[in-house]
Amino acid sequence: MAKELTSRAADYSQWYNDLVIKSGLADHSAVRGCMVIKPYGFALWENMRDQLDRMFKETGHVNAYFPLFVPKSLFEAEEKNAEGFAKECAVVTHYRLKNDPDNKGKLIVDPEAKLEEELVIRPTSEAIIWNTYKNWIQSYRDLPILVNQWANVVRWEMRTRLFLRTAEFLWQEGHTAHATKEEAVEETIKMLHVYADFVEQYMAVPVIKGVKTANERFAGAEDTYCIEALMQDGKALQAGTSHFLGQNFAKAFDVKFSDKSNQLDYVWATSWGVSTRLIGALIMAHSDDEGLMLPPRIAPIQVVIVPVYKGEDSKAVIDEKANSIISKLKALGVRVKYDNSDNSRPGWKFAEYELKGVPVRIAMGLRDIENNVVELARRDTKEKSSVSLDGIDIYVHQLLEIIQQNMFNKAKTFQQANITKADTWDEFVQILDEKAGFVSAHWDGTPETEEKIKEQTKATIRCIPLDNQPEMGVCVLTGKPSTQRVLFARAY
RNA sequence: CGGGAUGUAGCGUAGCCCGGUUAUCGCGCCUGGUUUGGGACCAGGAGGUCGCAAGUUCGAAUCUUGCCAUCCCGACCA
Repeated sequence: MAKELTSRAADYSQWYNDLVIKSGLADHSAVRGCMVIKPYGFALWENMRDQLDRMFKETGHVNAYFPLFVPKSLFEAEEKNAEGFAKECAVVTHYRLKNDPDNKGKLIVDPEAKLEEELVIRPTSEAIIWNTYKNWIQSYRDLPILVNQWANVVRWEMRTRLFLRTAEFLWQEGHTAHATKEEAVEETIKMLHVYADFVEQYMAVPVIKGVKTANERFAGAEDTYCIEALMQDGKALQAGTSHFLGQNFAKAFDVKFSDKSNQLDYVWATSWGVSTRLIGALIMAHSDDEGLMLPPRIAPIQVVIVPVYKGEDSKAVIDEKANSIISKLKALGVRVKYDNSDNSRPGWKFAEYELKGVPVRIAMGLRDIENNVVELARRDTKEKSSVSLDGIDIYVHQLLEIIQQNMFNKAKTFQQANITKADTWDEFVQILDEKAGFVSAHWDGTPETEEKIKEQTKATIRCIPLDNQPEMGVCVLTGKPSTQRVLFARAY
């Protein structure tokens, strides 16, 4: 049929590309590397965003908005951060176009309108925000500052994929300022846990919490914490990061405060973010060859009702019964859609809502109504059953939670089954090539070894898990002593 | 950014090598009818800057050059 997907086995990468477009989440645009997030995809993002926003507010944060443009002189103030992003910055150099005198109807950049100082389009907002915080902070009484912003950022990527890596993407970035190092570290870890809770409980994607090695650390950070998720093809995906920035930005932007004993000190900072990339993680963690599989808590449509009728008379009967179910479901807060359009037949609708990942489908015809039942299909297990109309609202409401749990459990089982220990180089390489997933191995702690392993296997250290147990061993590459295992994987 | 491939109606495509009436077919779309429990059927119909721009030619979807976008590989990717 027209909407058939490439199967995962045939070409995982193509399956993903097909799925994003055919399920109606997003499209390519006329701009290289930039996507159009379509209404269905945006509804999904809104559900994710709204829940995260609630969680940020529960932990004491407030929202604000800072400019898209960052003057180059501000951008370069924190050197490591600037250097890290320099290669992928879009830069505004002019502020005006004019008619092309040699080519009627065309426009050219007006050379008269060159900016005195170029404006960098934010790849992240530390610079503009810390330049602002300088004006907000004088005393310990002004701290902490716990601000988040929802924004778009631009990183000029050479190779892009819908949701996973686009030149422009949507995200949130939290930027906090604290009086003490301890408080800033605590904030960094707290937000990592918020991310992990969100991704596991709402997206039903299990993650591993950890800290990045120096090689993988955010430019300008003292420590970068992350949550790492595992995709069905065995590749890892960084789903969120939280950075302890030390006093690096405070020093770069000269942000000092007076403490209780009137001593001046630099402010301690954190930043943390998740982006529309999470949607890529969601797709690759759960979906199958029939389409998306969305966890109920964030699915734009949780239940779809499809009537099966013969003629207008029966349709009227089914409509009436369906509407009574819908009002009961809505009263329980269930997002339900009734698709009684006459444009397509039931079978077509079944396939379409499977493609779109709707967790529960209810089909009802005259035969069902006579028997006081509906046909109910679960997207996660593909099970169909006949369910009594009595208490159907309660049943569905509970089923949505069961599906949510089942999706998480299934993904968790997969994740656990794909963390493999390797104690020799041969084992290490073999696991990466034949099984993939995370490989838990000893590493001598040097960036050089990490780099060599990356060159030889394309695997990087995803993180040093926070719940790591100390264990003596020897580095899988160099044989040098090591005190703990770290997680390697090939990654998105 | 380097190497390779692709671009023809909303989608998938034939035609291109070897230039020549009105650009092929399927799905989808519109109208009417019959249908409706896993991607319906019949009849009629609409829909095209052949990715964009130059060039060669009497004539370009077809040949040449440049550009744009997408896919794959590589480099890069806090």
